[in-house]
Amino acid sequence: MPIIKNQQPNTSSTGRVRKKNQLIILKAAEQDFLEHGFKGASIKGIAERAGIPRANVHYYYKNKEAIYSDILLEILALWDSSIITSTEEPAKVLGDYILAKVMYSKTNPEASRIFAGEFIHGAPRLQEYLKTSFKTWIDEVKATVEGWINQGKMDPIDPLYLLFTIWGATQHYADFAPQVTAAMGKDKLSNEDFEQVAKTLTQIILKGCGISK
Amino acid sequence: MPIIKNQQPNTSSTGRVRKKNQLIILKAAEQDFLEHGFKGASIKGIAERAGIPRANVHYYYKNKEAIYSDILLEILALWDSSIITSTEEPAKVLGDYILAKVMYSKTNPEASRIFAGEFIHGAPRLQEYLKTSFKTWIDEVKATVEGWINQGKMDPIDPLYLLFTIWGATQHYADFAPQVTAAMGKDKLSNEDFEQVAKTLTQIILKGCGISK
DNA sequence: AAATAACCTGACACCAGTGTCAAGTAAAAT
DNA sequence: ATTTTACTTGACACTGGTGTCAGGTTATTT
Repeated sequence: MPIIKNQQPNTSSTGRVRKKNQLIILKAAEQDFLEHGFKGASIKGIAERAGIPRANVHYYYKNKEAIYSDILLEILALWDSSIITSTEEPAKVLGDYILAKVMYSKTNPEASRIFAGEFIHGAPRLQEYLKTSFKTWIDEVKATVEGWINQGKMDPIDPLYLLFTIWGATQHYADFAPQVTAAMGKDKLSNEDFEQVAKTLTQIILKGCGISK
Repeated sequence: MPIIKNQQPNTSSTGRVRKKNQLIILKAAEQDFLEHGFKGASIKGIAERAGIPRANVHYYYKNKEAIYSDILLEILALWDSSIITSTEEPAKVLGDYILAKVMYSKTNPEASRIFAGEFIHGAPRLQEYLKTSFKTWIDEVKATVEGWINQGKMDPIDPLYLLFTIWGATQHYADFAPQVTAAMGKDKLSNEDFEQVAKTLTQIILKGCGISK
């Protein structure tokens, strides 16, 4: 008798093989999404990259959307984690934040690019996130920076514009990597390059906002 | 007798209809590329958006790649056009450049996003450009900024990092528009918003580089 | 008003990717 | 050791997109 009841089974119990294979698939998928974009990527391509038959991918993931959701969730968790709210002095808080963002571009360029791709195409899958946890986080930061301004610790600059400047300037090194390397005449930025970026950027932004060290 | 010799005809002579239709196709294609990315876009989709039969699109363009090339060329021409080399004072030159870039994000968000998408996916079609006209442009700017530094008109900051900061910070408003609007709690940035962005950014960067007005 | 070149389009053959299923094998539980 | 559950995979039917072509219509030229 053929067994029928065996589709998408337990998530919680044993699942050792499951975990291992999902990781292989996700890593392959990340590359494929990066190279071809969401619509351009194919389960066929992902399966080939992962070195397993396509039907096996379908065993773990219903479709491309499901794989992508898993990847996006992981990225969001990472992205949110650098925290800016704090009781420290602005110079320290912003310096740390800029460094963290630059290092994120260095360490997780794939994540940064997938995230950017999502926005470029209108962020259809991030609407919920933008309305909830993102908005909350933004409001906290806004309050913190406004506090600094009221205490005379920095020039009166719209906190949002400050944030966008930091994001744009730091993510640029991941998202526009081919342009950056072409301009610098290198194949790849070194550790020292990234440290120098963080240092320079911190200098420009702190001084530009009238924050003394 | 059927006429055989009628494929992809004269580019230079009459071609009134040709010009009109190509424009319709390019505009439709731009939207489709924006929404779905290069690989995700389809000639079928472009034709439907343009309101003409698919075979008619094929009459003007051999394939998707050909359409995309046309669009990219136009974008590159536009992108290069803002000039930074000049004999004016740094405050004026950089201020103008930042304003131009912010306004480009406002006026041509589609172009900015397509351009960004290209880099995110590794810029396979821009290698030639990056090695030639882009590199030349970069070298000129580098020389100009280094001149300013040597004359003591600004702090010693790597010209490339300065450029990347400006690019990242300005393009962010086009490329990450959904994130920006979500943070600001608006549907769309107004004219005044963009002017304010340019003003704030100019302030941060000039002051941050130690440039006096 | 012919003739010629430009433009239009339905139809055809083709290819890449999808999702499901049945029949299997490997692993875990009993 | 057997049973149950988890995992694997080739095959199938299907969908959506591609590029070409023949025979048509509309513009332009002469």
